[in-house]
Amino acid sequence: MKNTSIVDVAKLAGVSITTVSRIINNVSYPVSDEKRKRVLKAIEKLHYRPNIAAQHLKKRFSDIIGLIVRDISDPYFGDIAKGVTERASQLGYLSLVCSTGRNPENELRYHDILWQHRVKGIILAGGGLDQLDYKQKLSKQLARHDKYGLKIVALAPQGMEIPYVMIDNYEAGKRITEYLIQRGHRNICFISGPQKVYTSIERLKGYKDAIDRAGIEFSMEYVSYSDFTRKGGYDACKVLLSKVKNMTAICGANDNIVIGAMSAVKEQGLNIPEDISFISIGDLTEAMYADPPLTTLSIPRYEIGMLAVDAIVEDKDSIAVIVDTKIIERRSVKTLN
Amino acid sequence: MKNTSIVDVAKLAGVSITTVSRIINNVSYPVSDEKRKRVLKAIEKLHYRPNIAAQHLKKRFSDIIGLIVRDISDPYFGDIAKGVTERASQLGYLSLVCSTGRNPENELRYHDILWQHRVKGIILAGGGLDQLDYKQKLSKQLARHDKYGLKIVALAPQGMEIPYVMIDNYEAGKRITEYLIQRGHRNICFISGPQKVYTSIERLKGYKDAIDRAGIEFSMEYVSYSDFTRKGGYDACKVLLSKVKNMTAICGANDNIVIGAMSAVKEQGLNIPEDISFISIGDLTEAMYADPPLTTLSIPRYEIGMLAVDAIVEDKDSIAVIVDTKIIERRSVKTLN
DNA sequence: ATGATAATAGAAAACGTTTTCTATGGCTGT
DNA sequence: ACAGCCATAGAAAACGTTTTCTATTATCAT
Repeated sequence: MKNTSIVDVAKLAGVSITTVSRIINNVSYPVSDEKRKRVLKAIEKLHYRPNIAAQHLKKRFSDIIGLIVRDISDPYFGDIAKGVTERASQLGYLSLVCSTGRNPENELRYHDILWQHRVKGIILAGGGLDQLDYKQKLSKQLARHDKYGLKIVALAPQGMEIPYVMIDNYEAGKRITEYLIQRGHRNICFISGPQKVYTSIERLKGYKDAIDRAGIEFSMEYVSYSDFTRKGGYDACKVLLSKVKNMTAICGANDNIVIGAMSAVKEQGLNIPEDISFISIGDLTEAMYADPPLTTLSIPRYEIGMLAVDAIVEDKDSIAVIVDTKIIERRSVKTLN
Repeated sequence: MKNTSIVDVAKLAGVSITTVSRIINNVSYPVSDEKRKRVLKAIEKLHYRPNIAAQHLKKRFSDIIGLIVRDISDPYFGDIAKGVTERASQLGYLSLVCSTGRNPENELRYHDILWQHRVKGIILAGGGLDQLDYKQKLSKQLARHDKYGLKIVALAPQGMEIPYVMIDNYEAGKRITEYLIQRGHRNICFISGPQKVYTSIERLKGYKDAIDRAGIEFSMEYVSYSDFTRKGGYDACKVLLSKVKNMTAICGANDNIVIGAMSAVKEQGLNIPEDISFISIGDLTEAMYADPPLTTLSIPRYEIGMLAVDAIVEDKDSIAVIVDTKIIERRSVKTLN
């Protein structure tokens, strides 16, 4: 069955489509009360709703904001997506969520598709930005679309010169380390994310500086790399456990790492936090239900999602938003003497 | 800057826009190799991508599938969303995710907006279907849009006569109860969801039938209602604990209920599963990390998402898909003697 | 009265595609 | 040599809107 269009409404109300259009867009143009009433009644009766494709075509922009994430089933991105969809909705936008499944090619592809949809803007959290060849391709695509007014906001810009909304990763690494130092720890290890990923690098740098400032001797022996997963954390912790004898605490670059690392520690019959304290960055729901519940630096994901939308909708030319974090104290850190 | 359109391509290649259109849609229409090559080169050079709004307008349908969920940050829906977006993508569709924030009015609103976008279909998991007045309104909207070919698939149809993809809730309730019975339990309590919600009712019915069949006397004393949340499970369990003295196991209608209930039990100094066994329905990630890890009937959420997309894309007139579940054995159930 | 302005309304062009319809030249079979 | 067909191509209409431009009254100040 054919959809009802503005023509049907105009016919039923006995006016021109121009008048109908003016009424539904309630543009500042005088329309007699009588016609307005007739049109409104006709719309009601026909259950007319404007065809958005046609509106977009004419208006030259769409009310959609694209969000590209690594994995929408990951609660980390779920929270971000929630912030994005809710804020978008508040501002009269809709969000198109794309999940790359951790394949950067997909991020490129989705970016292209969203561009075809002429979306208002794209929020990038596909995590492909740390793949070098991909980064180049994306840069090109970005530059090209920029000319046509496509807005981009990255949630982990990996050092690229694009608008972003994120936490200060350096500060994050520094703060969790300082937290431990303040509680009497001196032999503090750090399990990082991948070596070449910007986020990891910054967090590790923060750790190192905190150690240095406290007058503790820094050693690469105390650092182990992982891939931000539980398994990675587990393995990295094993390495640490075998190399470092006197450690009293471990910083993990994210919650997953620490959850994995804790199971490695427990396997050895050690107690947390009595024998080894843990702190991480992220504050996923899992952190709360871990055993013991994790003390962690919370990243306001919901807020980041909202701010990213704001960044896209507001018409500023350059955006760099750093959001605040705070340490959530639970039971994985022991205060020494 | 103005977007490059099919006209620019046609001009550069020195052909008509008709020819360009035929090539990009590679429709079965003979085009000389030479022109095809020229056009392809022009497209490449201009980085031309068709304007999808225009395509939709002309083709009368969009390549978007709408998904309305209660809360996208809830991992339960995150998994569904993942299935939806990935399957949609495989089939050349894009998914528009809307999160109602548990407000049924929003479901109605999103439904309307998606309709305005003339999406291919809508997957309903907004959870508003159990609100009576809302259900009526939605029915009307559904009936209206149905005439225009909008496909709907519900993930919890609440007894409505619409296409659906879901588990057999009755069987689910029955199976978890039988699991307990097989392991020697006789005094089994059940913490249900809300009284008037279809899903709850079915699961409870399954429990009752399993009890009856085993020749165990059924009593409403053994049943307590909650609202599917942790807090609800906690409260309901308190009630049970005070009323029922000899219970050895509790079935929960979902994971959250059981996680809440377990904390109530632990508070009384009882051990799980030594003193009381627990089983639930859902198998969220949290179930795995609960203390102890939960034995639970897993709902294949990812698969449900995929099947829902299939249901929308395939052109059947009536759809009723029941997906399989299986019990994931962990450590919350004790086998008696 | 008269020209100017304001209020109201519709016709028509435009947005960027797809598709139907028409046109042309060459080939085929008789 | 001619009707019919095939391969190739473009013109133009259509999709459902918004917006610009033009037209008609009514009102107002002079």
